[in-house]
Amino acid sequence: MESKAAVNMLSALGHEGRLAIFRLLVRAGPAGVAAGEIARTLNVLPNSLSANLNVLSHAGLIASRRDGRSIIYKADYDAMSGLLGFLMEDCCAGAPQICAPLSAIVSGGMACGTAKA
Amino acid sequence: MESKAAVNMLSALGHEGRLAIFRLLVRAGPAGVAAGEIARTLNVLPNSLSANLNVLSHAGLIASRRDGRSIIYKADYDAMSGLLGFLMEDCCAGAPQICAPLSAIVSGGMACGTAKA
DNA sequence: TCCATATTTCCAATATGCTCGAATTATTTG
DNA sequence: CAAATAATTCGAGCATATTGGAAATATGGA
Repeated sequence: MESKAAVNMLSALGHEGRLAIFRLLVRAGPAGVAAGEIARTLNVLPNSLSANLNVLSHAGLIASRRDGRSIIYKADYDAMSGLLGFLMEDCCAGAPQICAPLSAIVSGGMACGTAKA
Repeated sequence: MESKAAVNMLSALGHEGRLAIFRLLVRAGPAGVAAGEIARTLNVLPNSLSANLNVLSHAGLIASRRDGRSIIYKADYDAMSGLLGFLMEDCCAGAPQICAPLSAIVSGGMACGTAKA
């Protein structure tokens, strides 16, 4: 991942509303969630939601498809994985003590879903 | 980690200059780097650097100490680890396929430092 | 075709963030 | 104390982001 792409993703996620949207989509899984349902769940105006979905989409963090009248959004897992990997590159190179706790979270015998940083 | 703290960190890192600063500090390790040396290395004005160091500091991503005339900045590894863990919480809960590749990067027999996302 | 639903686009007001020069504070050295 | 170095703070100008109302587009159904 290039630094510029990482900056775009980080700045897209550095916004309370957008982070909430993205987390919702990640939790929802590959099936995704319709824009209207996101708006109802998070209690935001549809036009604000649309603008924020656009930012996340341009950053490459989410993708969309039309289904009837609705537009379904879903998280782009490769992008998310790429971003996390990019952030870990540095710490692994300079400071393995960052990676160590993550090893424990992500694979050190802990079940996925019990991770509490 | 609270969502608000994560937003602050993400928005702090969502800026090309600040991401470069942070990456430099993480690579530098626990010893840290003096502000002046950061400015020379990254070729930025000292007052802009100071403003950006302040943002990173307020986000909790870096810490500073005075050493003579210089002020030494270093990455806060716990904060970084906490942020990465926070981002992984969701993916583990909703989409284990994000965590899987990270497992490989961070601990799946790969040496730290060879991670390329 | 007409209407309701779903979402986006447009627009203007407001707010926030960024950059850079100049002045200020803190520290060491002569 | 005066001068030099290191870094921060201040302030103005400019750019970008955010918000919310209103209008426009797209789809499905009567």
